[in-house]
Amino acid sequence: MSNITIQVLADTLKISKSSVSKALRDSHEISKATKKKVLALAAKLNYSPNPYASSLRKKKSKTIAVVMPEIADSFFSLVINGIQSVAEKKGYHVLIYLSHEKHTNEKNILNEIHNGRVDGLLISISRETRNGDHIKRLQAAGVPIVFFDRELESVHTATVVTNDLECGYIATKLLLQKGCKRPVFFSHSATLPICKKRAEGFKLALKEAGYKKKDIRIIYGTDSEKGNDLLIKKNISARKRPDAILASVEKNAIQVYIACQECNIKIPDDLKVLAFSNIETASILNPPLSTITQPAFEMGKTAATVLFKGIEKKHFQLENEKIIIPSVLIERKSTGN
Amino acid sequence: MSNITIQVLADTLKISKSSVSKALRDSHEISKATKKKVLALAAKLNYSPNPYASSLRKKKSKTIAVVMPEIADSFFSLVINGIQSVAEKKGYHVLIYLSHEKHTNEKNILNEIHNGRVDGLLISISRETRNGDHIKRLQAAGVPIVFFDRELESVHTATVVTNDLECGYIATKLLLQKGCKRPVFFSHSATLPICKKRAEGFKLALKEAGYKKKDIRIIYGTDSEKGNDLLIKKNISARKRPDAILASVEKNAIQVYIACQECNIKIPDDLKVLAFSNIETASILNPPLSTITQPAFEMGKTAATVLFKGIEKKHFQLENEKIIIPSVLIERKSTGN
DNA sequence: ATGAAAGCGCTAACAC
DNA sequence: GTGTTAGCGCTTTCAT
Repeated sequence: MSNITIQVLADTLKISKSSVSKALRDSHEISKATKKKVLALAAKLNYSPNPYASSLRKKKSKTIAVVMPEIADSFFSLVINGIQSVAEKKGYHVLIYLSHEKHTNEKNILNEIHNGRVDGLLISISRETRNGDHIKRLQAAGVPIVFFDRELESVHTATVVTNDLECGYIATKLLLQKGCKRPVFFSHSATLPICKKRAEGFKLALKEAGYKKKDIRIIYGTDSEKGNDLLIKKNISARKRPDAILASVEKNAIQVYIACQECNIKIPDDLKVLAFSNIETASILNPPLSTITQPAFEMGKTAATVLFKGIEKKHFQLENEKIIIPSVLIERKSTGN
Repeated sequence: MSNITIQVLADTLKISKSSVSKALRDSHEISKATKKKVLALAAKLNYSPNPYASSLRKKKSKTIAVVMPEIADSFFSLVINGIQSVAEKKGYHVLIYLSHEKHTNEKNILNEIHNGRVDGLLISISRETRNGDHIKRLQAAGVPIVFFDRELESVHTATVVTNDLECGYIATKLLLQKGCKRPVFFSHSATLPICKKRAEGFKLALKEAGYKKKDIRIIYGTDSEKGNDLLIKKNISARKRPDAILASVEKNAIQVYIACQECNIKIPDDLKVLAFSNIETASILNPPLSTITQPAFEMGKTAATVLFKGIEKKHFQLENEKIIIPSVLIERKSTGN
């Protein structure tokens, strides 16, 4: 750590600390000459202000936190790109935390940042999270919060999501139109709003098509990969097996493909597959995967932009910001011709 | 931000600030009774110490920075998982910065963190970076640094890499063994050590097989996606087109697949493809992609572990740590049967 | 076992 | 236009 401080600059220039401080921030109450001297010396000595001293004094950290379930996932890594693109412009630093889909992890993380460490929080909740007390506590401490993708409806603040219900609906319509009779929805979680909404769209389309409640099938994924693999295999090779799967998250789609490969089930002939996914390789999979592609980068960018409004403008009402950015359905071979 | 401080605790308990501070850190010079009182009140008021006040005083930020070229890439996102897994255990926070493969970005980022913001740095350099002055400056300021994957040989510090040369060699041997006559190496960069080493392995295998220098072909990728696509298409459809491509990074492999699809070139019959990649969908691509899979998670974990040794032990010699974790070649259909 | 006091590096209010 | 001073919240001697 550089040990050259404002005091050092002041001493060598034989002026006061505060003049140096003001000069560095280009205050209008400092003469051109002094500013020049100060800036020159600062550059020469490679001076850089101690951010924590400044944070302590100004009660501003110039840092935001991003809390998400995981990072090895196209959607989330693209979101980070979006977030970084605006944080960088604002001169903010980005702390990243992963909940690994665990509610307790998420709680512990939030407990670590409600003490001034960050000026704001972007969060996509874990699949387990149903209770929002940990988030409300942070909010009560005055930290602006924006949900992206996975919100918690009981916490009133800004959200940036996509049109999940509608996409569940049009996705299912596509499957029906392709001649599927027994589609299932593979849900990542029974409680996550995104999954519930996608499921609602799924149900709606089937109801409209005359399906009875008992014939509308939803499978809920487990939290172990192994468990999921087994669950999928069991389902796709059952006697009354589905002829289409709508996967609620990217990872599930990959699992389905692998399971089909192992069980020797042909996509799309035996099983049509459609997935909510941002996976880069969708078009070169075997067969190319039809996807509902979320505007991941855009969502990250928008969420960050809204957050900064909340950070900068004291009386900006975050809870009124409910932004929906639509996804797009891209038809490829996995849903047939 | 919570406005309850040590002073508040002290006042309500009618004891001194310093006793509270000591009690909170379980100092042996505080009585059991006092500790209990303090802890109870702290819990009740949901007290959490201001990290920046503490950082300022202790000159320790409990934060590390990770600087990498990009994040929407399986390798890098898995590395982050590895890093986070150890940072979390150590109670450290992780700031993430992306250079987007630009040397100037990287320089600007490092300039932002040489002032005590972080206790250590994990970095994988941008494809453009050749000069390490920005890194040396940080090092001179006393910040422990560990390179992962992409090192800069002119900077003497710990590195965690994989066996790139060897992998380039065995990858090429495989292609030759599969009957390829005109393999090319598609390099992400002419200067990155990882690419240079992979290229060396490639050259070595070809030399051993009797190839003359002029018949050893290496293509250097451009920094625009469009440019790369064009370059690939031009190459794979040229008159003297290659019969195998060894792609130096994941992104290039995907580009090759897409180009082949568009140019109607059949993998592996017309062109065999082998890639340095951690892509999750390798086995379900069309055709399944043979890969040299890097130990990404392990590399992140190891790099972080080494970094913490450097942070914790004052006289730990980082520059002596040169760790090589081997990759594995996984043969799939893209290299033939 | 507890407390008083100094100070980490910076900013901001208030002199001059 | 420049300087003095207090203090952000915490830790750490050093007294008591």
